[in-house]
Amino acid sequence: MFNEMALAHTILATLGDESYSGYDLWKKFSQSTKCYWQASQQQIYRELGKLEKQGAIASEVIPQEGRPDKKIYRITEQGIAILKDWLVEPSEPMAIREELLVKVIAAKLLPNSVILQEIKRRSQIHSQQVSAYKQILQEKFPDVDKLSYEQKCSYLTLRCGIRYESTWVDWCNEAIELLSEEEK
Amino acid sequence: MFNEMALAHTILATLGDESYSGYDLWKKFSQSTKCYWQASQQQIYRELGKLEKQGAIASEVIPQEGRPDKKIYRITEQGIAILKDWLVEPSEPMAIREELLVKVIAAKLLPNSVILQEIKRRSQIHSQQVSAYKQILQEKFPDVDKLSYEQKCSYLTLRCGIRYESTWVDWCNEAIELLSEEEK
DNA sequence: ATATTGTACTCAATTTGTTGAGTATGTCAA
DNA sequence: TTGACATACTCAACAAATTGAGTACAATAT
Repeated sequence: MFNEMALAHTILATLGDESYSGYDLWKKFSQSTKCYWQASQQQIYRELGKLEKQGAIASEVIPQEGRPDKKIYRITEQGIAILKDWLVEPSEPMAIREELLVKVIAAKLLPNSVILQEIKRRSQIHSQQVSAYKQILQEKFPDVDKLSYEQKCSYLTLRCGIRYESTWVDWCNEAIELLSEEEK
Repeated sequence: MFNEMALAHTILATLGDESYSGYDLWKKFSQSTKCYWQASQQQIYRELGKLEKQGAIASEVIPQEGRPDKKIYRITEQGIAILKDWLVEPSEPMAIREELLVKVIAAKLLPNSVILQEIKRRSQIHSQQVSAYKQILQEKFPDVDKLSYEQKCSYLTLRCGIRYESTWVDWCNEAIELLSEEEK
């Protein structure tokens, strides 16, 4: 029944900490959740609709003046039970599908400068993401020695994001150095 | 016309080096291609069918005795043109969807040992993958100073895979250390 | 005065990815 | 000799993700 609903689990886990509207969830997904789960606005809204139908979350409409009404979602007991059931099952590593590396494999078809330029562009993107995550880390967790269990968990996901993005920057530098030797 | 056909591009890039049957492509995808693109057997066969219909690849049936016939695919001029057109366009970083980190966020719902066990299991998986990639690296590229441009590109994708998997091992160790402090 | 951005969502079409079954044969080990 | 594993594919159904459009109003910038 609840096999393969990974986005649903991510939403449930997020609502387990705090209640959010669909729009606020999307904003959170665009900032900190991003380092472990990316989802579009449309995906989030659709999943919220499904989860509410299933009874895993419940909503409350907050009328607002000047702005559209908000629908605030909270997790239900049933939702928590679904999360718990899922937690004890093993998870496989995410499937990697990285276009840049496919381009590296096909790079020989065009002048060297084409792939080099793209790798440099990507290096910048990842550098910026490292900075963004580091800033969130400092704001949310200024004192690493005084974290609650819950905070430690949240902290660790950010640490994973920083490691991931930093590794990309490092690889880009290695690639630029190795491929710059060519004149092609 | 050719927007969003990332698996197709990966297959074209692979056939750009050498011709393969669907089955051999799948085996290659399960070994070295894995570090930048994962695809199932079914996906590969379906995509090969589409690409042949489009004229991007062409096939030749090799009759075999004792075994089923093979269909060997090669890239066509049209396929190379598609690859070249795609190469000059920018690529965005892959979307991250990592279940383990979602579980870390929800970890507080269950005893600490549950998530710790899962992180340890994952650490092993990534360690093994590091070893597997390192072995391929040594076999295919024993002398890093004497690589052709094409080999350098292939080498770099493996280097990326090693970096990626190693980063996971490092993060797992950090997480285990931080979360082991709790008795919960 | 007009354009852009932000808030807060919905709907539909298409592509992509997953799951499971089915066909057919050969080798190797318990 | 039975069962597992490897070769070499096809078909169908479903779930997930992407893309693009549309609704509606407010605040802010040019």
